[in-house]
Amino acid sequence: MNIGEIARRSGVSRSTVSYALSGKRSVSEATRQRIQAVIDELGYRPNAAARALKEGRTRTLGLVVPPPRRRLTPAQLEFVAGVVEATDRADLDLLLSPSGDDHDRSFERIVGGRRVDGVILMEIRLDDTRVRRLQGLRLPFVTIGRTARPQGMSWVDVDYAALIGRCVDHLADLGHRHIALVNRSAELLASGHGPAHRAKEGFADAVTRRGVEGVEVGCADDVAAGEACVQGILSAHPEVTAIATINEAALPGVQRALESAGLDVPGRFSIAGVTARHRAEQFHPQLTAADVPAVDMGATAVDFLVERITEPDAPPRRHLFVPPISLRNSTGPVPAPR
Amino acid sequence: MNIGEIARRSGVSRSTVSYALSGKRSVSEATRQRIQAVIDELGYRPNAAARALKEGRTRTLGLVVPPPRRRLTPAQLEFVAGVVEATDRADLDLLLSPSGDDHDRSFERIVGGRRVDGVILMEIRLDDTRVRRLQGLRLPFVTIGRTARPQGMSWVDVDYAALIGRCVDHLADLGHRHIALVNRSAELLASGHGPAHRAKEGFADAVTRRGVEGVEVGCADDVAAGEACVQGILSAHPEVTAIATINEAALPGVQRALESAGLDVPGRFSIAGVTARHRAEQFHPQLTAADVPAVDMGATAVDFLVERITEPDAPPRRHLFVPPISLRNSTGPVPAPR
DNA sequence: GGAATTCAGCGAAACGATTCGACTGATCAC
DNA sequence: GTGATCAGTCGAATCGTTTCGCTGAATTCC
Repeated sequence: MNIGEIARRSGVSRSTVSYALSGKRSVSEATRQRIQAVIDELGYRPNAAARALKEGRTRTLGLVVPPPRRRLTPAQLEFVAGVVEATDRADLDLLLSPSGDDHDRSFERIVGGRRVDGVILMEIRLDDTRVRRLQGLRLPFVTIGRTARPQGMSWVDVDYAALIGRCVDHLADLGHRHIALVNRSAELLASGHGPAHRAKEGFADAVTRRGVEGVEVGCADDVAAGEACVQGILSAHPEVTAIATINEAALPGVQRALESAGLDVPGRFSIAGVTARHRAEQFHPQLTAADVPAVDMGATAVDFLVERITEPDAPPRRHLFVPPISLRNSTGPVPAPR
Repeated sequence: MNIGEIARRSGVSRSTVSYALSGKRSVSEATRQRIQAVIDELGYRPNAAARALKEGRTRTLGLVVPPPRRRLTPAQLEFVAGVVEATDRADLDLLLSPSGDDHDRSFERIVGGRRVDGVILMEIRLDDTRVRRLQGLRLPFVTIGRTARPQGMSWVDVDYAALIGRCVDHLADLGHRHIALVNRSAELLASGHGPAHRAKEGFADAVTRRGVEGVEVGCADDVAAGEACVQGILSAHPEVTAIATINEAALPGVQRALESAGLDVPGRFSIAGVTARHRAEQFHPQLTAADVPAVDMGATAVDFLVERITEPDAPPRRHLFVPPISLRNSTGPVPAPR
């Protein structure tokens, strides 16, 4: 069921069939219809591999996701969803590559075998070997998050520093003088995870700027860690009355720890964060948070990537998302001391 | 950077390079090493499109996921993760196709253009047009869930009927005489969603078998619906003391409704369900539930699919998962009436 | 020592599309 | 009437692999 078969059955040459399909040269209406009829009858679709070989492009995008073994955060999930949808809208296909920091088999298959026209890289490190590999191959790519020196590359990112700063501002405005940052894990921080680093910096800046006391603690990405982490804060720093966090996965644990400590939110304790809207609304009470626009980010990443593919010489595109903080019910004035 | 370049630089023919790489014919150790050196130096990888064209297979699997717009359930997410990992382990690539019940552009691109060697179909309907399309194309596929007449096809599924039955048994054993089933939405049921149908049947069977009162309600896949649904049950059927559910997405809402009704779990109300372990542990108190082994199911689906691809004439494979109910803290004896 | 076998390697033919140059009539301008 | 233009079509080359058949040379067998 190849183009030759169609050509034979409609009594024309292969090239005519191709032109009828692509419209790149004129074909008389009569033969066009004849060809189309045969195609419809046989249900013919051009073979993607043959087309890719000849055209030198695959009409496929690659999405490099963190190995799903350790669960993705809600924002990452939404980001993937945004990429999937936007890729589909652009009439492109999407190849998934689960791969960690160092480029492994899957990454190499996709990228070395030129199975994709471009790549979206999630969970980037400040210094990332995969980025260098892609640059070496001159394969278009877009990162979600920035490396330490993002000049000359296309990326989308969330301004964690600014957002954590705003959380601190908001809490300080409410009178809180002792604020804890529940960051992501110390390991991630050590491995050069951008958001963890920038949250840390943004927190430190805001805390000095507002003249309040800040304590930063690392916390693994699961509810048990969140619970333990908050218990630690409450016992080691009983003066703390508010938490700011970027650790989405820990949130249910944070909630549980506050509950079992008998700390009413927002009556006796406040919490603000940066997370996917969905997660914020699932918190109890609903979480005052900067809602990371992950779906939009995914769509934007696809747009940028398509642009880099079609116009490799255009200047790189970048976008730093700074979503507003949505006031919900998890923050309130500092409680009167008793 | 193609095979010809490698051949030239190592002073052999293209075919020799190919044989050196594949090992399908013997190549002298000396030239093999010479070739390998050149390959390593230039970082050559065979072009996937050319190879696919010649070999007639793409070394790629397709995964048809529900459109991510409406959020996937935790079990679905885990299933995707299992498929991603297993595909990677099998040294295959994975193409994602978001597509609803009727086969749309994306599905047609992947399947019609022969971009994949086989397909895994999620969220199957009892009567599914995509299944017929795949059968027509004679493209190997595996479904997650069964159609109404699954004879002759490969599939993996969870035995929702049996599991809901066991939930009812467990609750009846504890003395509950009035049990509600929180099913998935009426729309899904109407559209021929297998799990919804089978949960309904299993519930009806178990309820008559145990001689208890059962009320079944449909509920959309979100927390607001879950909350509303439980409120509805509590007011319309105040005699109900326990809930069984397969609706993962509604769980946080169920929890919230119970909380605000002042019903202590498991002291005054019991709840048991079928859901991903992760979700069960996030419930408060932790949920007594049959943990759907979604990661295993994903891996199994990939195994089955690979088998269908490599041995098209072997009999189809199928596996019905019936995970045990994990006793946690959300079920207890029926409260004394007051 | 000649015949049979094995080993290494080469050349050419696919795979299924796209695209370029060339050809054929028709139409048009003058 | 002649030359130019143009729409419509065809044949052949090409993309980068894999694989089949063949050929010398080296080795083995009686």
